[in-house]
Amino acid sequence: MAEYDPQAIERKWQERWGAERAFEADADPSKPKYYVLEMLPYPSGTMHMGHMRNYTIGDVVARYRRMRGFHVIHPMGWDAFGLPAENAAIQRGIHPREWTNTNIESFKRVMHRFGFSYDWRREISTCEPEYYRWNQWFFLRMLEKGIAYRKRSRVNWCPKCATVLANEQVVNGCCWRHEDTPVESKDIEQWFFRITQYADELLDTLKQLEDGWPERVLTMQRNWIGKSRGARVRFAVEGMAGTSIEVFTTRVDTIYGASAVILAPEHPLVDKLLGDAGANTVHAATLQKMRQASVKTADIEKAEKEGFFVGRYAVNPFNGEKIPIWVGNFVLMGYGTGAVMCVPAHDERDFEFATKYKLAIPIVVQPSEGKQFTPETPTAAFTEYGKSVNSGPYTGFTSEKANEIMTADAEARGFGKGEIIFRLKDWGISRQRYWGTPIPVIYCDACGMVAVPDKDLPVVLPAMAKFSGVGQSPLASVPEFVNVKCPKCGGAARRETDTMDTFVDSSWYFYRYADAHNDKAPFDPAKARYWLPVDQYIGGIVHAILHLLYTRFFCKVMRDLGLVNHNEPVQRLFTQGLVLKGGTAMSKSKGNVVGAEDMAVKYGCDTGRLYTLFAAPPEKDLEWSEQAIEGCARFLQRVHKLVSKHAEWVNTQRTEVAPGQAFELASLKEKALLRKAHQVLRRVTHDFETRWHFNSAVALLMELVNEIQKAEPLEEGVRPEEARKVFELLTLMMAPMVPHLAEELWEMLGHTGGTLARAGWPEFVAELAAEDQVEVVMQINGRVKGKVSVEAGLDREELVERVKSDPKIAKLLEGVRVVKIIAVPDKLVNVVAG
RNA sequence: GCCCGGGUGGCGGAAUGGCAUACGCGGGGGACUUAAAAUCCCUUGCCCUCCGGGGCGUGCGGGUUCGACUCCCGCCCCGGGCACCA
Repeated sequence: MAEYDPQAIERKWQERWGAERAFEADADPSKPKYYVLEMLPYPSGTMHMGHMRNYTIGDVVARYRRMRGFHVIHPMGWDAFGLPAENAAIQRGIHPREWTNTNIESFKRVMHRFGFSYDWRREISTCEPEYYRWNQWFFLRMLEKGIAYRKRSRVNWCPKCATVLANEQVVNGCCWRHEDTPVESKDIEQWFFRITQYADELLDTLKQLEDGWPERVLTMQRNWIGKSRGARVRFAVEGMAGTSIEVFTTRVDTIYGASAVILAPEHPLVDKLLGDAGANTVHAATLQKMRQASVKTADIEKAEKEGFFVGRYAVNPFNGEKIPIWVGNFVLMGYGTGAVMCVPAHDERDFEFATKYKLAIPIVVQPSEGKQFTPETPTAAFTEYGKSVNSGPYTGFTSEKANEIMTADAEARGFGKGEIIFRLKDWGISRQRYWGTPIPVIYCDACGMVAVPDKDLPVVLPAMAKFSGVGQSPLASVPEFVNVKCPKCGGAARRETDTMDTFVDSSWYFYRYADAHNDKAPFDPAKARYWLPVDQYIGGIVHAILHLLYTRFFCKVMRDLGLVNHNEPVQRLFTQGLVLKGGTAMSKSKGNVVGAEDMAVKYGCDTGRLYTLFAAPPEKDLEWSEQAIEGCARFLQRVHKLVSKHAEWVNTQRTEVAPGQAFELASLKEKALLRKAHQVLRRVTHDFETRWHFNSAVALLMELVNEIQKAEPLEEGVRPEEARKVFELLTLMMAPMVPHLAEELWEMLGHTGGTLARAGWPEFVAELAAEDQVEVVMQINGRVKGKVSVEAGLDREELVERVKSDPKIAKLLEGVRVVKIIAVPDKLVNVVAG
């Protein structure tokens, strides 16, 4: 009897799976497909148990689906472009490609070691020209459709680095590499994807995902898109003919309560309104400060509201009233029109501002019922809907009605109109970085901006020797790259030197998996039609907005290009919890990582897989515990021992039984074991199928093993062929979670020469699972007083009789006045006493 | 401030209207051993007990129900996300 040697077993089966191409599947319309996808990793440093948990969950699902007869696609690849590679180059002098490829090799080695059932033929790496040329291809298609465009835009700028910083690179308002250097804001030309063109649809089709995506992810996306229905209203500026200010409001019904118009500090009219004389210098410093402050939203978090009167008045178009024009730091240029009407009585921010600067607080809405809002010493704004008051001809209408009529009137009278605006902004994709996809555009002095023709793709990233991290786009310093002939006129021209945001890479990669080596197109639409959309996507909640929104946007663009025929790329999304150690998420920077490979060396990967599945349900965070792992290792040893001990007996002995006699002969012990096995099967199947509570599935398997061990010695009272059935059920149920050990047990049980990878999931047999005796609980007034064992399936009356006639129960019922009896067959009898 | 999660033994967690604490970890006791490790067995919510048993118990307070960890209302605490979005 061999000892459990996880290293040897795991190597053996990984080799076997490879030799049998066990996890490869090709499009075959005659078979039902299932696409299981884990978010592709950014290969940085070493793979830790946080990554591992994600892939384990995916692997269990993939293996389970295969056993259920699906044609499963389960691919893996690398999000290989990105900043860390470039930083490694700057700090350590290693080329980003070399650093990235080393990490990929390391990740891949560990993934193999964990036995994840990927179809490696489909592997992609986003930093390879074979992949990123299709980013460029998509860019060109979007350029043709006007979805890709260029405009000036504000960015974070470090004057010392002379480069653009991502929001994450701004620390306390300063550059992450120059902590004493405040970040400036700067307007530069940037490339954008017009995602706002799809804003309404991106919001709308979230409905189709309601059954498959976590509610909170849908909510986050809805909030991010931020659709807002309101009105745009024009206020004339008094004394400046032809100048007016447009405000956006969702509460045009409160316009009679406006006591000011407030502009964002960056609003283009501010300087004009201030004029070039005294006023400008008085407020110049304040204005400058406000404009600086608004670069990074986190910095203005709790900033106090500040503002100043610009010295001019606006005219309320509804009642002709003159109200002062102010500049306020809380008004955002990037939202709506960059100007608001200030209605202090009915908006909290306006209330705060008006209180500070002693502006009037006219009340124009009263609650429809209940206590009226009083003007003396108001302490808060009334922001709910109610009834209009003091609103001229609109007085008396409900807020809803007033909104409707006033919007229509504004439009009829020519100073406003109903409008829907979105919080979502266009996606800025330009990065002044080296390690990314070159943007395939050429600038010619004669022809202007010229798209690189398809035949010239890919625009290959040049090999670079030096990375200083200082200066503009690194590519600008490579003359061989920059200097190019204009594709139109053949004259001297320059290439675009910005690269694309890496979120572009990950927006469509799982379509490429369907046809990873196509060199004519990003993928063959026919193959995509078979495999996509993704049936089950698994990843971290961190990607709830950006990645998942961008990928939904790409799907719609691809649909409009005729490449795909569905509206949503991902049917079901599962967001797994973090792996914590010492209460915080494992991460290299925190220094609390448990390396996945170390884990596999110490305990074997099956133990590692089992632990991450058993320690918590997959959506919850999981605290790393070395002691609990030992428990999982012990369990697997116990199972190995149990099966190997009986393997010979089970394989060689046969009891001669005439057909049809089997059930008669079955001993109580046999029946009990098979019953337990099928009860476990029913619940494990349920856990796999609907709830994904792998932790309770593991617990059930442990129960089954405990039950078998209690029945030892099996040879007494159990026939070998019946024991085999129990062992086989156990093995098959373990297979998705601890596949290597399961294969080994399967082989011990006499199934030589194949693999479990395509074995069928066992069939549940209700008759075998059925109990013939059940414990029924006896309650008096809902309190448990005793238990009675009765035959299963008794109806209510029989059950009550049986329970009543139990001597112990009968005694308890003496002298009790019975009001009512509740009986639940096979469960309980509750006597309600008076 | 708003929006999600969540609160159950010493710990991770199970139970979605019907025996609260399955399964695992840890603890206690025992067997084996010269001894230890490993393994195996018993035990393990709290309180009272005349050792028969009895009472209390799922963050707190109320409600619905024959019966509530589970459903409803109101609070408290913890974690996460968003945060001047007009």
